[in-house]
Amino acid sequence: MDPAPYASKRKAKIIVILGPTAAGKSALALFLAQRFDGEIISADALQVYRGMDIGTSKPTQADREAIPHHLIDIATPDEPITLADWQRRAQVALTTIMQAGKLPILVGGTGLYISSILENYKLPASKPDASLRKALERHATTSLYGQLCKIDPQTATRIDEHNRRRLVRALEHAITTGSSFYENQKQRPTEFEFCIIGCNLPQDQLTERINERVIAMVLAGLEREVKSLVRRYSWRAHPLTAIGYKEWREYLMRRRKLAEVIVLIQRNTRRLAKRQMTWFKKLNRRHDIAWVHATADAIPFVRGFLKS
RNA sequence: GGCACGGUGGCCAAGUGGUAAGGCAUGGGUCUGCAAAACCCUUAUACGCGGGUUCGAUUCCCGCCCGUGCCU
Repeated sequence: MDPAPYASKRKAKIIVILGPTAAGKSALALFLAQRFDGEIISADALQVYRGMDIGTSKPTQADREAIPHHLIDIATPDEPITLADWQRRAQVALTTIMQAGKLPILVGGTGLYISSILENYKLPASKPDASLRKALERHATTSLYGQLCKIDPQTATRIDEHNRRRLVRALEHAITTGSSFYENQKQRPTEFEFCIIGCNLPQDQLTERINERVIAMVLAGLEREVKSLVRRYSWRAHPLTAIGYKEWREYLMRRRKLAEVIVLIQRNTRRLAKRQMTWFKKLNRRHDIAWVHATADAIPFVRGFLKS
């Protein structure tokens, strides 16, 4: 077999670009892809959905024609993509790209998704069970926690006991498999070598970019996009709870003004950026992340990584 | 100019004669099949200024300044 240039000898090499929203990840990825003959995999929980373009700052058609982008537009908003789906497809995309002799560049702001590749999560075997979840969700939070203490005490000691969603998932696993949820969370040694680039800006600059970007989205027709998604899928479609979408709900019922929508999206986006950074800081405790402000700063890291 | 109401931490806003709730914003954190989701924790030389009454005033009284509304 003819080894692809980046897949030869040792572990296969992957570039990872992470960072808060609006910091400039996509542009950096595009630049590096062009420079180092790469292809891009989007690690973004919402860019996977068709029709959610403006609100997710999806790469433009032109960019996508210039450089192949994977895991964008792979589903409609009424067929949710889960972590497991995404991880599976990302792994396929990675090998496809490497077999083509290209450099995979994983880019995104969804920390969980990135971690699932970086740390090679082996997800617990239990699949989501809609009817079980529905039944569990009828219980009070304390009761859910009580149940978990009984059937899976090990997980109960570590879980956030107020977080119903996590409680339901843990119970779902314990009930359907009879084994401990926590015990089934596995990380395996990864078969890849990563060059992790953190893309961020000083906080005041990031805030400014977020604010500007939200206004640009509105000018680009975000309201129209939201309306057409709602018409097609209704507000029940879970992806529409995303920032940039959910804020329009009250507006469309005439209970919120446009100016309020904008301020809300800006604020929620700011918070998102903070939470994203929390995740990345945690990741940074276990991995080296080269933090850069400017595109050019990333080049030496990548070059050194590819040579080593 | 007159009358009325108001001036409490970055913003909004309770409240009491014995130094002050809460919300928002901010900051930190959690996270293995909904993750742009769902959660947890959290800072603070805050009572417009000056005087008076009082053991003690943010709270009562007087004056001033500022804001808002109404009137002339």
